[in-house]
Amino acid sequence: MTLAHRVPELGALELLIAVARHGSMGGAARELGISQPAASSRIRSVERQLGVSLFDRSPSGSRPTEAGALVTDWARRIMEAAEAFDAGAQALRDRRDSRLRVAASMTIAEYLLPGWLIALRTARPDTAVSLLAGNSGAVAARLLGGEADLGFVEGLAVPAGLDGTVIGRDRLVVVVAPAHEWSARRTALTPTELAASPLILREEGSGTRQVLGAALASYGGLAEPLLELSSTTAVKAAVVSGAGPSVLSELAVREELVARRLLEVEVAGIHLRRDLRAVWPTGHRPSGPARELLSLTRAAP
Amino acid sequence: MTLAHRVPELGALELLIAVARHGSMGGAARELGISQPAASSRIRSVERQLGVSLFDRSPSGSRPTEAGALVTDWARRIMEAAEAFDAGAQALRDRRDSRLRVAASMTIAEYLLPGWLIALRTARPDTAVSLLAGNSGAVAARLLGGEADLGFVEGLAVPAGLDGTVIGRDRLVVVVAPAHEWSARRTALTPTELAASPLILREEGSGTRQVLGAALASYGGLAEPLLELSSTTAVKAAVVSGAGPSVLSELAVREELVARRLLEVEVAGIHLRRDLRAVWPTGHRPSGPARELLSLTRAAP
DNA sequence: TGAGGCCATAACCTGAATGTATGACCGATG
DNA sequence: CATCGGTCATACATTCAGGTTATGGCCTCA
Repeated sequence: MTLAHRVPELGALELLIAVARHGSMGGAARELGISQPAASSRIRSVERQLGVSLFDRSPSGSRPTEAGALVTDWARRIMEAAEAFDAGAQALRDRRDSRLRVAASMTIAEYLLPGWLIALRTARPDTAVSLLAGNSGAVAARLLGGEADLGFVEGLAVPAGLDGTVIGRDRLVVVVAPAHEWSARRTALTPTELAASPLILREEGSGTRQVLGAALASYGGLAEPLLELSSTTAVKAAVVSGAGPSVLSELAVREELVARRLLEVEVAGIHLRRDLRAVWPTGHRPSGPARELLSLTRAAP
Repeated sequence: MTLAHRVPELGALELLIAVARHGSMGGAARELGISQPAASSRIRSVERQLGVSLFDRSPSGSRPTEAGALVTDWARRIMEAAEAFDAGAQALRDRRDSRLRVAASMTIAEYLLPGWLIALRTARPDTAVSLLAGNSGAVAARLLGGEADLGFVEGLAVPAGLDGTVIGRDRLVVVVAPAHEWSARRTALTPTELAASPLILREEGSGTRQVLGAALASYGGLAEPLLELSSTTAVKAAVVSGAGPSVLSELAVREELVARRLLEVEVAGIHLRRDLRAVWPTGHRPSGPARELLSLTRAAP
């Protein structure tokens, strides 16, 4: 039985949340534009599926049970991810007729941009954003070719012909599964040890890999990878399953570190930071929606 | 049109990810136990829905387009949340016939436990876990009554009759929407200012609210709340929409802070930390699965 | 040149989700 | 005390997305 069969559909989760917020099934049904019996039946089917009763029904409304409150909170997390998906997808869809065209490197497009787009949507609901993802070179090319209004890159320097501003920092962290021997170390890893260790990495050309290679260049350079995988999440999955250590963006492993599914291993005497920058063609200071988006990405005071 | 209509169903996302991982639709179909045409048609319908083509088909397989790679990464985030949902739901379902019974406070049950359960499931796939959520008092009662084997509480002290160990720390942070005046402050907030400001909070009795009240007791105590909402996510939504400031667990707002949908406001001279503890009845040191789960929650070296 | 991958199309089937219609319950209100 | 307005549950017909099997075209590789 696959995961999708054990978790209710997104529509059901949305309904669940609406019922919890509304305190009534009929109210939630009206909000979502479906009939009351449809809502009632769908909630019931969720309860059947989960084997837990989620709401105490009464003629005066429906209140979440203890389990129901918990389940709706977990459901909200799924819907938040869905919201990010939607924001990103909408930007991809609007490739043609858009007013704000953003070009971003993969890590930023993957982990940060969807959140910014959600924020932008609440601030400027009518701004259509389009998104192009690629490496730093591609971002620069899009900007210089007039195909994008604002770019985001992670890297050591601003590409030629562009101006930019640092909007944040990304730290690369060495991560292992809890069962890995490194998790029991009481001393920090040395750069030499790290350089000599086969790692699970993304394919050649990924920004992470370049930064890592540069940082370890004077310690013997990067060892031959243990595994080369095509997406960050595939790398994470491999690490979690115990295949070996990896070095990944802190952005990418935040959740896993909190949940302790991955553990960070300290490295001594080496800087694995890189700046995240917003960039634009020299002279073309961002204005309008681009300026708005830029301001959303700035760090808090 | 609601969000659920713009985002593909979980089954479709799962398929999407499987195709990307497999490099072939037929292969993904076999993995998920459906027929190849079904997979093909479902992917096509996702592409129609999003208005973006996701895979380059060829007689030698299907490779993600640039947009496809991005979309599958976003999809993976949704599926991760779904996995956490599933882990939690399974624990709720197994209330009766379970071997490891966990009692946890709301914040931990909501934000941390699902991740631990995922990790536990990979380490001990056959351990059925049940979950009871409640406040610290309820957790203590369950443990002392023999209805739970291991507890997790956030709070200032270990409840009487229990032993425990600190497994982490939770910091309470003052958060506002980017448009809020506090986000432009160049100086830290004073505790007196914070105490005098009406906040958006969860209902009376929440652990967060107690800790906050205690920390501000000597500064005039907590002002009357601006809004009282029933779930952390409802509070977050209200803050994001600009209703006012709130004080929330760092765990709860991590994502929003990264995405800059919420901004943290520094507070001077006040400790808004609380320990997260695993607890058990005095004398009953955790053993077996409880010990395993406990070890998963311990901090990295 | 044949075998074995791959994907697409066609025709059909099933089941989940929805809508309409209806009834039972509770609480506030006159 | 009867009524009205809100709640949720049940019954039944309908629709449609997603599933199946069967088949064909295309490419690669031995």
